[in-house]
Amino acid sequence: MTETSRPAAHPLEFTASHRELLDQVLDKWSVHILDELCERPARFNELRRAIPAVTQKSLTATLRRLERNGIVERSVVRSRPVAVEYRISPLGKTLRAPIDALLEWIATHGADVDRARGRFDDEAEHDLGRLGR
Amino acid sequence: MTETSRPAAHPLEFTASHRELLDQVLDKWSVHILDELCERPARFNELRRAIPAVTQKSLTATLRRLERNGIVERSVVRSRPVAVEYRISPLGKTLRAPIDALLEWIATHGADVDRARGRFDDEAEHDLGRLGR
DNA sequence: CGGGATCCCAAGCGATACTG
DNA sequence: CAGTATCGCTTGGGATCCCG
Repeated sequence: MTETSRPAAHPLEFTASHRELLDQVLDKWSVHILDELCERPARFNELRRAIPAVTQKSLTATLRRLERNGIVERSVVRSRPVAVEYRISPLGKTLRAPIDALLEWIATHGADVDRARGRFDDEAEHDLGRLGR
Repeated sequence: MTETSRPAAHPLEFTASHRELLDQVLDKWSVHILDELCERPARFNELRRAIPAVTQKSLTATLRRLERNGIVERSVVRSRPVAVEYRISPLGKTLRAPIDALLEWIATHGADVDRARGRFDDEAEHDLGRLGR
């Protein structure tokens, strides 16, 4: 009677708010930014240079989102001209481990995925041929 | 001289193909599907019932994508009517650990994120008030 | 049962121009 | 330097109808 209907499923359920959080934290640029900020704090244009592909709009949006979620901290130094520094928060640091786990999975299994894709696409093309081109 | 320009960055670089793979494996429905298939193989309409929010189109698309990437395997039992079974592949099983790491991060730190959002939104509203409504 | 084919919309993002 | 504002495209995904 330690478990009810589910066969000891797995520990966690995956709800809509989980998905939302994942989307915000693993979106197109978050990982890049976290990469940079984990090594050192950086200013806005430093990040732009470090991640050349990001547009300023997306960089702003992603930083705001990460700041809102408590993952990065923004501090304004009122000098001339203004200096704004972004750094990773304590909460943000706890995100490294799970993200790195993901990246390591890609590093070790990415080649397997590539091979699987090759097989899949070959078979698809082959099946297409069988059906008269 | 054990390190060059980068300050021993971190082990992995995050390229476009990494991003693509992440998108395919962590997309809106993949996690749900993997959750289900990790516990037991399932048929198409079983998955639909297990994940009521998914549309048939998205379920088909996601399963195809996961199959192409070698994460799930599809087998057709030619009976009357046809029976199609999806199950997780060995490669797919290796994905559990990193994904669970992510889900556990959410489980343990999700509340922190919520509080951070509350603070951020409050400050935003407050700052808005200071600027004349 | 297990899909395929269409239509459509909102969100994400890039490109570009402007600002305190 | 560190953004904001607009425009427009591309995509993911929902809704719906149809099929072997």
